[in-house]
Amino acid sequence: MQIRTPACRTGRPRSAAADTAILAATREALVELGWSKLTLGDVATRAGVAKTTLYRRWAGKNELVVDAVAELFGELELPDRGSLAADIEGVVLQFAAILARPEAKSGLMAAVAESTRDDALRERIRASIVDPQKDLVLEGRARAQARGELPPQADPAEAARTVDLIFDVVAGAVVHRTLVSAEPADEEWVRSFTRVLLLGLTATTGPPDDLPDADAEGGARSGPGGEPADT
Amino acid sequence: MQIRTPACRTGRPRSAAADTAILAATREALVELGWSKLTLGDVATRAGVAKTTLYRRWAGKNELVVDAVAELFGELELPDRGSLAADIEGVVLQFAAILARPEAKSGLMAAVAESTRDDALRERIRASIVDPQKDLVLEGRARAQARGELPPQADPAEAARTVDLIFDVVAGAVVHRTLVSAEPADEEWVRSFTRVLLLGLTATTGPPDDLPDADAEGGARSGPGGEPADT
DNA sequence: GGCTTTCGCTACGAGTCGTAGCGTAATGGC
DNA sequence: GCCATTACGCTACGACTCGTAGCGAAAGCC
Repeated sequence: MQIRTPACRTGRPRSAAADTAILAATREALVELGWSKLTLGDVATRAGVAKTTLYRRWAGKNELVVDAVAELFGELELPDRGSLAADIEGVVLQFAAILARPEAKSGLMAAVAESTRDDALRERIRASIVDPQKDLVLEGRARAQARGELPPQADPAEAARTVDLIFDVVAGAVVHRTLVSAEPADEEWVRSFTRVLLLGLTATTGPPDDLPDADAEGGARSGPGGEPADT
Repeated sequence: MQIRTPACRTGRPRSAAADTAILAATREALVELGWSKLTLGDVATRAGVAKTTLYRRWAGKNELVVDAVAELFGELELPDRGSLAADIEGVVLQFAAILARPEAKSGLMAAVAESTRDDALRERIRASIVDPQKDLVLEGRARAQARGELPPQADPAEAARTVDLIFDVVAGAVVHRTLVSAEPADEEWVRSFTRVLLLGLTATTGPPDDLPDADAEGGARSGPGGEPADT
Protein backbone atom coordinates (compact mmCIF):
# COMPACT_ATOMS: atom_id res chain seq x y z
CA MET A 1 0.00 0.00 0.00
CA GLN A 2 2.78 2.39 0.86
CA ILE A 3 6.46 2.72 0.34
CA ARG A 4 8.36 0.03 2.20
CA THR A 5 12.01 0.30 2.95
CA PRO A 6 13.84 -2.99 2.46
CA ALA A 7 13.54 -4.66 5.85
CA CYS A 8 10.86 -3.63 8.30
CA ARG A 9 11.22 -6.31 10.93
CA THR A 10 12.89 -4.31 13.66
CA GLY A 11 12.99 -0.71 14.77
CA ARG A 12 10.23 1.68 15.63
CA PRO A 13 6.99 0.70 13.86
CA ARG A 14 5.06 3.17 11.79
CA SER A 15 2.19 4.84 13.50
CA ALA A 16 -1.09 3.40 12.27
CA ALA A 17 -2.87 6.40 13.71
CA ALA A 18 -0.81 8.62 11.43
CA ASP A 19 -2.03 6.64 8.42
CA THR A 20 -5.70 7.12 9.19
CA ALA A 21 -5.12 10.75 10.10
CA ILE A 22 -3.29 11.40 6.84
CA LEU A 23 -5.91 9.73 4.68
CA ALA A 24 -8.71 11.53 6.49
CA ALA A 25 -6.86 14.81 6.12
CA THR A 26 -6.41 14.09 2.42
CA ARG A 27 -10.14 13.64 1.94
CA GLU A 28 -10.81 16.78 3.95
CA ALA A 29 -8.40 18.73 1.80
CA LEU A 30 -9.98 17.30 -1.35
CA VAL A 31 -13.35 18.60 -0.23
CA GLU A 32 -12.10 22.06 0.62
CA LEU A 33 -9.46 22.61 -2.04
CA GLY A 34 -10.02 20.08 -4.79
CA TRP A 35 -7.28 18.20 -6.56
CA SER A 36 -5.25 20.95 -8.15
CA LYS A 37 -4.94 23.16 -5.08
CA LEU A 38 -4.24 20.28 -2.73
CA THR A 39 -0.65 20.34 -1.47
CA LEU A 40 1.15 17.71 0.56
CA GLY A 41 2.32 20.32 2.99
CA ASP A 42 -1.27 21.29 3.70
CA VAL A 43 -2.30 17.67 4.20
CA ALA A 44 0.56 17.15 6.61
CA THR A 45 -0.49 20.16 8.66
CA ARG A 46 -4.10 18.97 8.79
CA ALA A 47 -3.03 15.49 9.84
CA GLY A 48 -0.68 16.84 12.49
CA VAL A 49 2.38 15.14 11.05
CA ALA A 50 5.55 16.39 9.44
CA LYS A 51 5.69 16.78 5.68
CA THR A 52 8.64 14.41 5.52
CA THR A 53 6.52 11.65 7.03
CA LEU A 54 4.20 11.90 4.04
CA TYR A 55 7.04 11.56 1.58
CA ARG A 56 8.39 8.58 3.49
CA ARG A 57 5.11 6.68 2.96
CA TRP A 58 3.78 7.82 -0.38
CA ALA A 59 5.59 8.58 -3.58
CA GLY A 60 3.48 11.61 -4.37
CA LYS A 61 0.07 13.23 -4.53
CA ASN A 62 -1.34 10.66 -6.94
CA GLU A 63 -0.72 7.63 -4.79
CA LEU A 64 -1.91 9.35 -1.65
CA VAL A 65 -5.20 10.43 -3.16
CA VAL A 66 -5.84 7.00 -4.64
CA ASP A 67 -5.46 5.40 -1.23
CA ALA A 68 -7.64 8.03 0.37
CA VAL A 69 -10.39 7.55 -2.19
CA ALA A 70 -10.09 3.77 -2.16
CA GLU A 71 -11.21 3.74 1.45
CA LEU A 72 -14.46 5.35 0.37
CA PHE A 73 -15.24 2.68 -2.19
CA GLY A 74 -14.30 -0.02 0.29
CA GLU A 75 -17.75 0.48 1.81
CA LEU A 76 -19.40 -0.97 -1.30
CA GLU A 77 -21.18 -4.29 -0.89
CA LEU A 78 -23.77 -6.24 -2.82
CA PRO A 79 -27.13 -6.37 -1.08
CA ASP A 80 -29.41 -9.38 -1.48
CA ARG A 81 -32.77 -7.95 -2.44
CA GLY A 82 -34.18 -11.10 -3.98
CA SER A 83 -33.96 -10.30 -7.69
CA LEU A 84 -31.25 -9.35 -10.10
CA ALA A 85 -32.90 -6.07 -10.94
CA ALA A 86 -33.22 -5.11 -7.29
CA ASP A 87 -29.65 -6.16 -6.57
CA ILE A 88 -28.34 -4.02 -9.41
CA GLU A 89 -30.39 -1.05 -8.32
CA GLY A 90 -29.12 -1.39 -4.79
CA VAL A 91 -25.45 -1.52 -5.62
CA VAL A 92 -25.72 1.20 -8.24
CA LEU A 93 -27.39 3.47 -5.72
CA GLN A 94 -24.56 2.82 -3.27
CA PHE A 95 -22.02 3.58 -5.95
CA ALA A 96 -23.83 6.75 -6.88
CA ALA A 97 -23.97 7.84 -3.25
CA ILE A 98 -20.23 7.50 -2.85
CA LEU A 99 -19.57 9.23 -6.14
CA ALA A 100 -21.79 12.11 -5.08
CA ARG A 101 -19.30 13.05 -2.36
CA PRO A 102 -16.99 15.82 -3.50
CA GLU A 103 -13.81 14.11 -2.33
CA ALA A 104 -14.66 11.09 -4.49
CA LYS A 105 -15.52 13.16 -7.55
CA SER A 106 -12.43 15.28 -7.84
CA GLY A 107 -10.04 12.76 -6.38
CA LEU A 108 -11.02 9.75 -8.43
CA MET A 109 -11.29 11.54 -11.75
CA ALA A 110 -8.01 13.35 -11.37
CA ALA A 111 -6.29 10.12 -10.45
CA VAL A 112 -7.77 8.40 -13.49
CA ALA A 113 -6.61 11.26 -15.66
CA GLU A 114 -3.08 10.96 -14.32
CA SER A 115 -3.15 7.20 -14.74
CA THR A 116 -3.28 7.63 -18.50
CA ARG A 117 0.44 8.49 -18.32
CA ASP A 118 1.47 6.40 -15.32
CA ASP A 119 1.14 2.65 -15.55
CA ALA A 120 2.01 2.08 -11.91
CA LEU A 121 -0.73 4.45 -10.86
CA ARG A 122 -3.21 2.75 -13.14
CA GLU A 123 -2.34 -0.59 -11.59
CA ARG A 124 -2.79 0.86 -8.12
CA ILE A 125 -6.24 2.17 -9.03
CA ARG A 126 -7.16 -1.15 -10.57
CA ALA A 127 -6.10 -3.21 -7.60
CA SER A 128 -7.59 -1.04 -4.87
CA ILE A 129 -10.71 0.39 -6.50
CA VAL A 130 -11.69 -1.18 -9.81
CA ASP A 131 -11.20 -4.87 -9.15
CA PRO A 132 -13.28 -4.91 -5.96
CA GLN A 133 -16.09 -3.29 -7.92
CA LYS A 134 -15.79 -5.84 -10.67
CA ASP A 135 -15.98 -8.58 -8.07
CA LEU A 136 -19.40 -7.25 -7.17
CA VAL A 137 -20.50 -7.73 -10.77
CA LEU A 138 -19.20 -11.29 -10.71
CA GLU A 139 -20.95 -11.99 -7.44
CA GLY A 140 -24.23 -10.57 -8.64
CA ARG A 141 -23.97 -12.54 -11.83
CA ALA A 142 -23.31 -15.79 -9.99
CA ARG A 143 -26.24 -15.10 -7.68
CA ALA A 144 -28.54 -14.42 -10.61
CA GLN A 145 -27.45 -17.63 -12.29
CA ALA A 146 -28.15 -19.54 -9.10
CA ARG A 147 -31.62 -18.01 -9.09
CA GLY A 148 -32.13 -18.98 -12.71
CA GLU A 149 -32.43 -15.36 -13.82
CA LEU A 150 -29.42 -15.66 -16.10
CA PRO A 151 -28.30 -18.72 -18.05
CA PRO A 152 -24.97 -20.25 -17.05
CA GLN A 153 -22.18 -19.13 -19.34
CA ALA A 154 -20.46 -21.88 -21.27
CA ASP A 155 -17.35 -20.19 -22.61
CA PRO A 156 -15.33 -18.63 -19.78
CA ALA A 157 -13.61 -16.19 -22.12
CA GLU A 158 -16.97 -15.03 -23.41
CA ALA A 159 -18.21 -14.73 -19.84
CA ALA A 160 -15.26 -12.55 -18.91
CA ARG A 161 -15.93 -10.30 -21.87
CA THR A 162 -19.55 -9.98 -20.84
CA VAL A 163 -18.64 -9.08 -17.28
CA ASP A 164 -16.22 -6.46 -18.55
CA LEU A 165 -18.92 -5.00 -20.77
CA ILE A 166 -21.44 -4.86 -17.96
CA PHE A 167 -18.92 -3.28 -15.67
CA ASP A 168 -17.96 -0.58 -18.13
CA VAL A 169 -21.57 0.20 -18.88
CA VAL A 170 -22.68 0.39 -15.26
CA ALA A 171 -19.73 2.26 -13.79
CA GLY A 172 -19.32 4.44 -16.85
CA ALA A 173 -22.94 5.49 -16.97
CA VAL A 174 -23.05 6.41 -13.28
CA VAL A 175 -19.78 8.31 -13.46
CA HIS A 176 -20.83 10.18 -16.59
CA ARG A 177 -24.20 11.03 -15.14
CA THR A 178 -22.68 12.32 -11.92
CA LEU A 179 -19.62 14.13 -13.18
CA VAL A 180 -20.24 15.19 -16.76
CA SER A 181 -23.98 15.68 -16.82
CA ALA A 182 -23.72 16.81 -13.19
CA GLU A 183 -27.14 15.47 -12.32
CA PRO A 184 -27.95 13.10 -9.49
CA ALA A 185 -28.14 9.39 -10.12
CA ASP A 186 -31.27 9.13 -8.02
CA GLU A 187 -33.73 6.27 -7.69
CA GLU A 188 -35.73 7.24 -10.73
CA TRP A 189 -32.67 7.40 -12.95
CA VAL A 190 -31.27 4.15 -11.58
CA ARG A 191 -34.59 2.42 -12.22
CA SER A 192 -34.66 3.55 -15.84
CA PHE A 193 -31.05 2.59 -16.32
CA THR A 194 -31.45 -0.84 -14.75
CA ARG A 195 -34.47 -1.50 -16.92
CA VAL A 196 -32.57 -0.75 -20.12
CA LEU A 197 -29.54 -2.72 -19.01
CA LEU A 198 -31.48 -5.82 -17.97
CA LEU A 199 -33.59 -5.81 -21.09
CA GLY A 200 -30.46 -5.57 -23.14
CA LEU A 201 -28.86 -8.44 -21.30
CA THR A 202 -31.77 -10.85 -21.20
CA ALA A 203 -33.68 -10.16 -24.39
CA THR A 204 -33.15 -12.77 -27.05
CA THR A 205 -32.18 -11.57 -30.47
CA GLY A 206 -34.67 -12.51 -33.13
CA PRO A 207 -32.38 -13.52 -35.98
CA PRO A 208 -28.84 -14.47 -34.99
CA ASP A 209 -27.40 -11.63 -37.05
CA ASP A 210 -24.52 -9.63 -35.74
CA LEU A 211 -26.61 -6.51 -36.13
CA PRO A 212 -30.02 -6.95 -34.55
CA ASP A 213 -32.70 -5.49 -36.80
CA ALA A 214 -34.53 -2.99 -34.75
CA ASP A 215 -37.49 -3.13 -37.13
CA ALA A 216 -38.18 -6.66 -35.91
CA GLU A 217 -40.31 -4.76 -33.45
CA GLY A 218 -41.93 -2.74 -36.18
CA GLY A 219 -43.14 0.51 -34.71
CA ALA A 220 -43.81 -1.21 -31.43
CA ARG A 221 -45.62 0.74 -28.81
CA SER A 222 -43.00 0.86 -26.11
CA GLY A 223 -39.96 2.71 -27.35
CA PRO A 224 -37.05 3.70 -25.22
CA GLY A 225 -38.14 5.04 -21.91
CA GLY A 226 -41.77 4.67 -22.81
CA GLU A 227 -42.82 3.90 -19.29
CA PRO A 228 -46.51 3.06 -19.11
CA ALA A 229 -46.77 4.70 -15.71
CA ASP A 230 -44.21 5.62 -13.17
CA THR A 231 -43.36 3.41 -10.18
CA MET B 1 -14.32 31.39 -26.19
CA GLN B 2 -11.56 33.47 -24.68
CA ILE B 3 -11.17 36.41 -22.40
CA ARG B 4 -12.58 39.55 -23.99
CA THR B 5 -11.64 42.96 -22.80
CA PRO B 6 -14.65 45.32 -22.74
CA ALA B 7 -14.56 46.84 -26.20
CA CYS B 8 -12.72 45.19 -29.04
CA ARG B 9 -13.86 47.34 -31.93
CA THR B 10 -10.68 49.24 -32.56
CA GLY B 11 -6.98 48.62 -32.11
CA ARG B 12 -4.77 45.80 -33.24
CA PRO B 13 -6.76 42.58 -33.70
CA ARG B 14 -5.71 39.37 -32.06
CA SER B 15 -3.71 37.02 -34.18
CA ALA B 16 -5.80 34.09 -35.31
CA ALA B 17 -2.65 32.22 -36.19
CA ALA B 18 -1.55 32.52 -32.59
CA ASP B 19 -4.77 30.87 -31.47
CA THR B 20 -4.33 27.83 -33.62
CA ALA B 21 -0.64 27.61 -32.76
CA ILE B 22 -1.38 27.80 -29.04
CA LEU B 23 -4.10 25.17 -29.14
CA ALA B 24 -1.93 22.87 -31.23
CA ALA B 25 0.97 23.40 -28.85
CA THR B 26 -1.30 22.61 -25.93
CA ARG B 27 -2.27 19.26 -27.45
CA GLU B 28 1.35 18.54 -28.22
CA ALA B 29 2.33 19.28 -24.64
CA LEU B 30 -0.53 17.12 -23.39
CA VAL B 31 0.83 14.21 -25.36
CA GLU B 32 4.39 14.62 -24.18
CA LEU B 33 3.89 15.80 -20.61
CA GLY B 34 0.36 15.00 -19.59
CA TRP B 35 -1.87 17.28 -17.59
CA SER B 36 0.01 17.68 -14.35
CA LYS B 37 3.40 18.47 -15.85
CA LEU B 38 2.01 20.80 -18.48
CA THR B 39 2.97 24.41 -17.82
CA LEU B 40 1.74 27.51 -19.57
CA GLY B 41 5.28 28.70 -20.05
CA ASP B 42 6.11 25.53 -21.93
CA VAL B 43 3.05 25.86 -24.12
CA ALA B 44 3.96 29.44 -24.93
CA THR B 45 7.45 28.40 -25.96
CA ARG B 46 6.13 25.63 -28.18
CA ALA B 47 3.63 27.97 -29.82
CA GLY B 48 6.25 30.64 -30.37
CA VAL B 49 4.36 33.29 -28.40
CA ALA B 50 5.01 35.08 -25.16
CA LYS B 51 3.67 33.68 -21.92
CA THR B 52 1.79 36.90 -21.29
CA THR B 53 -0.17 36.40 -24.49
CA LEU B 54 -1.53 33.16 -23.09
CA TYR B 55 -2.69 34.85 -19.90
CA ARG B 56 -4.32 37.61 -21.91
CA ARG B 57 -6.55 35.10 -23.71
CA TRP B 58 -7.19 32.31 -21.21
CA ALA B 59 -7.82 32.49 -17.50
CA GLY B 60 -5.71 29.44 -16.76
CA LYS B 61 -4.67 25.94 -17.63
CA ASN B 62 -8.17 24.53 -17.29
CA GLU B 63 -9.80 26.75 -19.86
CA LEU B 64 -6.94 26.41 -22.31
CA VAL B 65 -6.99 22.63 -22.24
CA VAL B 66 -10.75 22.49 -22.61
CA ASP B 67 -10.56 24.59 -25.75
CA ALA B 68 -7.70 22.51 -27.09
CA VAL B 69 -9.56 19.25 -26.51
CA ALA B 70 -12.86 20.61 -27.78
CA GLU B 71 -11.32 21.01 -31.21
CA LEU B 72 -10.70 17.27 -31.26
CA PHE B 73 -14.30 16.39 -30.56
CA GLY B 74 -15.47 18.91 -33.11
CA GLU B 75 -14.61 16.34 -35.76
CA LEU B 76 -17.47 14.12 -34.58
CA GLU B 77 -20.35 13.65 -36.98
CA LEU B 78 -23.19 11.21 -37.37
CA PRO B 79 -22.80 8.93 -40.38
CA ASP B 80 -25.83 7.63 -42.24
CA ARG B 81 -25.31 3.92 -42.53
CA GLY B 82 -28.93 2.99 -43.11
CA SER B 83 -29.91 1.54 -39.76
CA LEU B 84 -29.95 2.77 -36.19
CA ALA B 85 -27.58 0.04 -35.07
CA ALA B 86 -25.08 0.85 -37.77
CA ASP B 87 -25.36 4.57 -37.08
CA ILE B 88 -24.69 4.04 -33.40
CA GLU B 89 -21.74 1.80 -34.10
CA GLY B 90 -20.30 4.36 -36.47
CA VAL B 91 -20.47 7.30 -34.14
CA VAL B 92 -19.32 5.31 -31.13
CA LEU B 93 -16.30 4.13 -33.09
CA GLN B 94 -15.49 7.73 -33.98
CA PHE B 95 -15.85 8.75 -30.36
CA ALA B 96 -13.63 5.89 -29.27
CA ALA B 97 -10.99 6.81 -31.85
CA ILE B 98 -10.78 10.37 -30.54
CA LEU B 99 -10.72 9.21 -26.95
CA ALA B 100 -7.89 6.83 -27.75
CA ARG B 101 -5.58 9.75 -28.43
CA PRO B 102 -3.44 10.58 -25.42
CA GLU B 103 -4.14 14.31 -25.52
CA ALA B 104 -7.87 13.62 -25.30
CA LYS B 105 -7.53 11.11 -22.47
CA SER B 106 -5.52 13.12 -20.00
CA GLY B 107 -6.85 16.50 -21.00
CA LEU B 108 -10.55 15.73 -20.94
CA MET B 109 -10.54 13.73 -17.74
CA ALA B 110 -8.45 16.23 -15.84
CA ALA B 111 -10.72 19.02 -16.99
CA VAL B 112 -13.79 17.08 -15.88
CA ALA B 113 -12.14 16.46 -12.53
CA GLU B 114 -11.48 20.16 -12.09
CA SER B 115 -14.99 21.03 -13.20
CA THR B 116 -16.37 19.39 -10.06
CA ARG B 117 -15.20 22.48 -8.15
CA ASP B 118 -15.57 25.11 -10.87
CA ASP B 119 -19.02 25.80 -12.24
CA ALA B 120 -17.76 28.09 -14.98
CA LEU B 121 -15.42 25.40 -16.21
CA ARG B 122 -18.19 22.83 -16.16
CA GLU B 123 -20.35 25.14 -18.23
CA ARG B 124 -17.50 25.65 -20.69
CA ILE B 125 -17.09 21.88 -21.09
CA ARG B 126 -20.81 21.44 -21.50
CA ALA B 127 -21.16 24.09 -24.17
CA SER B 128 -18.12 23.18 -26.25
CA ILE B 129 -17.90 19.41 -25.87
CA VAL B 130 -20.89 17.74 -24.25
CA ASP B 131 -23.80 19.50 -25.92
CA PRO B 132 -22.55 18.88 -29.46
CA GLN B 133 -22.27 15.21 -28.61
CA LYS B 134 -25.76 15.16 -27.22
CA ASP B 135 -26.99 16.76 -30.42
CA LEU B 136 -25.71 13.70 -32.24
CA VAL B 137 -27.90 11.52 -30.05
CA LEU B 138 -30.88 13.72 -30.82
CA GLU B 139 -30.14 13.61 -34.53
CA GLY B 140 -29.74 9.85 -34.56
CA ARG B 141 -32.93 9.46 -32.62
CA ALA B 142 -34.86 11.66 -35.03
CA ARG B 143 -33.44 9.77 -37.97
CA ALA B 144 -34.42 6.44 -36.44
CA GLN B 145 -37.92 7.70 -35.81
CA ALA B 146 -38.19 8.82 -39.43
CA ARG B 147 -37.14 5.34 -40.47
CA GLY B 148 -39.72 3.79 -38.16
CA GLU B 149 -37.10 2.09 -36.05
CA LEU B 150 -38.15 3.99 -32.98
CA PRO B 151 -41.65 5.16 -32.07
CA PRO B 152 -42.22 8.90 -31.83
CA GLN B 153 -42.05 10.11 -28.26
CA ALA B 154 -45.22 11.68 -26.92
CA ASP B 155 -44.08 13.42 -23.76
CA PRO B 156 -41.20 15.81 -24.49
CA ALA B 157 -40.00 15.71 -20.89
CA GLU B 158 -39.87 11.94 -21.01
CA ALA B 159 -38.06 12.12 -24.34
CA ALA B 160 -35.43 14.45 -22.86
CA ARG B 161 -34.88 12.08 -19.98
CA THR B 162 -34.45 9.19 -22.37
CA VAL B 163 -31.93 11.08 -24.47
CA ASP B 164 -29.99 11.99 -21.35
CA LEU B 165 -29.97 8.36 -20.27
CA ILE B 166 -28.77 7.15 -23.64
CA PHE B 167 -26.08 9.79 -23.71
CA ASP B 168 -24.76 8.93 -20.26
CA VAL B 169 -24.74 5.24 -21.06
CA VAL B 170 -22.98 5.58 -24.40
CA ALA B 171 -20.40 8.19 -23.50
CA GLY B 172 -19.85 6.79 -20.04
CA ALA B 173 -19.30 3.25 -21.23
CA VAL B 174 -16.79 4.27 -23.89
CA VAL B 175 -14.92 6.53 -21.52
CA HIS B 176 -14.80 3.92 -18.80
CA ARG B 177 -13.69 1.24 -21.21
CA THR B 178 -10.92 3.42 -22.59
CA LEU B 179 -9.64 5.12 -19.47
CA VAL B 180 -10.42 2.93 -16.49
CA SER B 181 -10.33 -0.53 -18.00
CA ALA B 182 -7.63 0.74 -20.35
CA GLU B 183 -8.71 -1.56 -23.14
CA PRO B 184 -9.56 -0.52 -26.70
CA ALA B 185 -13.16 0.13 -27.67
CA ASP B 186 -12.67 -1.76 -30.92
CA GLU B 187 -15.25 -2.97 -33.40
CA GLU B 188 -15.98 -6.17 -31.52
CA TRP B 189 -16.61 -4.34 -28.27
CA VAL B 190 -18.71 -1.66 -29.95
CA ARG B 191 -20.82 -4.34 -31.61
CA SER B 192 -21.50 -6.09 -28.32
CA PHE B 193 -22.25 -2.82 -26.62
CA THR B 194 -24.58 -1.59 -29.37
CA ARG B 195 -26.43 -4.89 -29.28
CA VAL B 196 -27.07 -4.64 -25.54
CA LEU B 197 -28.05 -0.99 -25.77
CA LEU B 198 -30.45 -1.42 -28.67
CA LEU B 199 -32.08 -4.47 -27.17
CA GLY B 200 -32.54 -2.56 -23.96
CA LEU B 201 -34.09 0.35 -25.79
CA THR B 202 -36.40 -1.50 -28.15
CA ALA B 203 -37.38 -4.65 -26.24
CA THR B 204 -40.90 -4.52 -24.97
CA THR B 205 -41.41 -5.36 -21.34
CA GLY B 206 -43.69 -8.31 -20.79
CA PRO B 207 -45.69 -7.15 -17.79
CA PRO B 208 -45.71 -3.40 -17.20
CA ASP B 209 -44.01 -3.77 -13.84
CA ASP B 210 -41.37 -1.37 -12.77
CA LEU B 211 -39.00 -4.27 -12.33
CA PRO B 212 -38.95 -6.45 -15.40
CA ASP B 213 -38.93 -10.12 -14.51
CA ALA B 214 -35.85 -11.58 -16.07
CA ASP B 215 -37.31 -15.08 -15.84
CA ALA B 216 -39.87 -14.15 -18.46
CA GLU B 217 -37.19 -15.47 -20.77
CA GLY B 218 -36.70 -18.61 -18.72
CA GLY B 219 -33.24 -19.97 -19.20
CA ALA B 220 -33.18 -18.82 -22.78
CA ARG B 221 -30.25 -19.95 -24.85
CA SER B 222 -28.72 -16.61 -25.63
CA GLY B 223 -27.41 -15.02 -22.49
CA PRO B 224 -25.63 -11.69 -22.47
CA GLY B 225 -22.98 -11.51 -25.07
CA GLY B 226 -23.78 -14.94 -26.43
CA GLU B 227 -22.70 -14.18 -29.95
CA PRO B 228 -23.27 -17.18 -32.17
CA ALA B 229 -20.26 -16.43 -34.33
CA ASP B 230 -18.13 -13.41 -34.92
CA THR B 231 -18.65 -11.07 -37.84
C1' DG C 1 21.27 -1.21 27.15
C1' DG C 2 22.11 -1.36 22.27
C1' DC C 3 20.38 -1.53 17.56
C1' DT C 4 17.21 -0.16 14.19
C1' DT C 5 13.75 2.51 12.28
C1' DT C 6 10.55 6.29 12.52
C1' DC C 7 9.33 10.95 13.58
C1' DG C 8 9.40 16.08 13.86
C1' DC C 9 11.75 19.98 12.63
C1' DT C 10 14.47 23.22 9.84
C1' DA C 11 16.56 24.64 5.84
C1' DC C 12 17.52 24.58 1.08
C1' DG C 13 17.76 24.92 -4.33
C1' DA C 14 14.82 24.36 -8.07
C1' DG C 15 10.88 25.21 -10.50
C1' DT C 16 6.29 27.35 -11.51
C1' DC C 17 2.85 30.83 -11.03
C1' DG C 18 0.60 35.02 -12.34
C1' DT C 19 1.50 39.95 -12.83
C1' DA C 20 3.62 44.46 -13.85
C1' DG C 21 6.09 47.38 -16.72
C1' DC C 22 7.95 48.89 -20.98
C1' DG C 23 8.68 49.60 -25.84
C1' DT C 24 6.99 48.09 -30.32
C1' DA C 25 3.68 46.46 -33.95
C1' DA C 26 -0.79 46.49 -36.18
C1' DT C 27 -5.27 48.14 -36.97
C1' DG C 28 -9.53 51.59 -37.43
C1' DG C 29 -11.26 56.41 -37.33
C1' DC C 30 -10.55 61.07 -38.71
C1' DG D 1 -1.21 60.45 -43.21
C1' DC D 2 -1.82 60.95 -38.22
C1' DC D 3 -3.53 59.39 -33.84
C1' DA D 4 -5.93 56.68 -30.42
C1' DT D 5 -6.40 52.02 -29.19
C1' DT D 6 -5.33 47.49 -28.63
C1' DA D 7 -2.22 43.35 -29.04
C1' DC D 8 2.35 41.61 -28.73
C1' DG D 9 7.14 40.29 -27.06
C1' DC D 10 10.26 40.66 -23.54
C1' DT D 11 12.15 41.03 -18.85
C1' DA D 12 11.83 40.92 -14.15
C1' DC D 13 9.70 40.05 -9.88
C1' DG D 14 7.61 38.15 -5.25
C1' DA D 15 5.13 34.30 -3.73
C1' DC D 16 4.44 29.75 -3.56
C1' DT D 17 5.17 24.63 -3.83
C1' DC D 18 8.13 20.86 -4.52
C1' DG D 19 11.01 17.14 -2.94
C1' DT D 20 15.21 16.28 -0.31
C1' DA D 21 18.91 16.46 3.20
C1' DG D 22 20.43 16.65 7.77
C1' DC D 23 19.85 16.55 12.58
C1' DG D 24 18.40 15.04 17.32
C1' DA D 25 14.85 12.60 19.78
C1' DA D 26 11.51 8.84 20.39
C1' DA D 27 9.83 4.07 20.19
C1' DG D 28 10.01 -0.48 19.64
C1' DC D 29 12.68 -5.54 19.28
C1' DC D 30 16.96 -8.38 20.69
